[in-house]
Amino acid sequence: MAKKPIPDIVVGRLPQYLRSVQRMAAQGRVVTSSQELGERLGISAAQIRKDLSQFGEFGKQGTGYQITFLIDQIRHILHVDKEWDVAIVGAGDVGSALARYKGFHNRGFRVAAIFDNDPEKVGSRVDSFTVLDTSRMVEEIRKAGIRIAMITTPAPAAQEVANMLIEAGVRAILNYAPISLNVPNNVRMQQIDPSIHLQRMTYYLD
Amino acid sequence: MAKKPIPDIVVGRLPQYLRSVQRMAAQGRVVTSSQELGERLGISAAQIRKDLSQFGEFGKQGTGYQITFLIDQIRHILHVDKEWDVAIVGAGDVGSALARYKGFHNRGFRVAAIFDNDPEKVGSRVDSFTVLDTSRMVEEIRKAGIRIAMITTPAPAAQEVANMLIEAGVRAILNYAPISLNVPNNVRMQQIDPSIHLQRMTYYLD
DNA sequence: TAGATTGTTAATCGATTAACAATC
DNA sequence: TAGATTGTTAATCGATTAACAATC
Repeated sequence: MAKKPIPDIVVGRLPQYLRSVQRMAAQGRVVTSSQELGERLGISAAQIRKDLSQFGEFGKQGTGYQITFLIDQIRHILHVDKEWDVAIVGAGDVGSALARYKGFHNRGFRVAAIFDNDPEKVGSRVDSFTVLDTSRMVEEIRKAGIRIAMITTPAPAAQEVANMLIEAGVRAILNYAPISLNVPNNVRMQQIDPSIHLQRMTYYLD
Repeated sequence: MAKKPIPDIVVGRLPQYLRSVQRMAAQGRVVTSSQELGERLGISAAQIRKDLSQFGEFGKQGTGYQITFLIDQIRHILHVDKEWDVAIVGAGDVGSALARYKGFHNRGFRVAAIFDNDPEKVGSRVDSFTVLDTSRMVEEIRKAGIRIAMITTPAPAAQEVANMLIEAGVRAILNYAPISLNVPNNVRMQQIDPSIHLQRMTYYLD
């Protein structure tokens, strides 16, 4: 009898919980409660308790949750108690900004390589990285054992890039190209398209 | 008797539908079906029909949906049948990449101004924009009637910036700072944090 | 007409909330 | 002990899917 899988919507909230308690820790806080976390995140306290209880008993009645302990537990659950190498494909403005981004530090990720197919860009420097040619991408990613990639190419190239990445062994793709990618079931994909996020909000504006 | 409001989760799918049919239109396609759209987006055909039918009868039995007509309808529903001015706060790598981003074109948005509080950056150029001082932000945004902003400041500054934006009349915020913002009910907020998106996927990686 | 596909209803499935005993 | 807060159950709420009459 297999254990019931955790709903993806619950998995999706864990990174928010983690970010919030890490922020509390940075401010020297020691314990928190489902109520406090809920207020910070706009989520009900009951939901937070239920989500966390799917993975274990992390709190104490009457007291709440020990922040450092909760951080360790969530990092472990999300597999970010290690640093993952991440490849960036596309050395334009967005790819370069991601290569320089300081926000991956302590969150479980490290940019490992950046690729582009433009001969003008290949060999140039972005932050501490030398831009590599996309023609070598499958080989390099496979050799380095990279499992995570971010696509920042123009939309028309994105699907082919995704196919190459998957062939190379990548199993999680964060797609900044404004196009819906098709990936097999054993590959995770998330999309970031600022226009889509904005359009979701303009519905509510007059 | 008030009409039932559209669930936000339905609103959230409309921009995806729009992007997909706009892509089809760019390829010269004339009609599509809920089935085809569903396959492209990984959403069931029944769901797409149900979502669209909340707003009107946009299709024809036996035929499907006229692409140009569907585009017009969704653009109208989402209020992107006009161009919204958008302010950017934070002229770092991410803010600059957004200022230069070509992907807002034809999606309903136009960057109108970029602000920073760093004297080194104020007055400098980013794309065709001159970076303005944050101290003038409330005044400038109010004067220009800007209703939408993107925050790309460091996390510690983001909440205060959000408060200022709201005071200035902004009602939709796309937040790139890695911190959970609290905004009143009459303000929409969306968060983009690449680490959070990545962490949501590493759960599934070994 | 025959085939295809919509819009919609009812059934199913899943997620959220309320409530409270347990217990720190 | 008294007060606070968890973990969990049952109830509620909401979203998705299946199915099909309507109709192009």
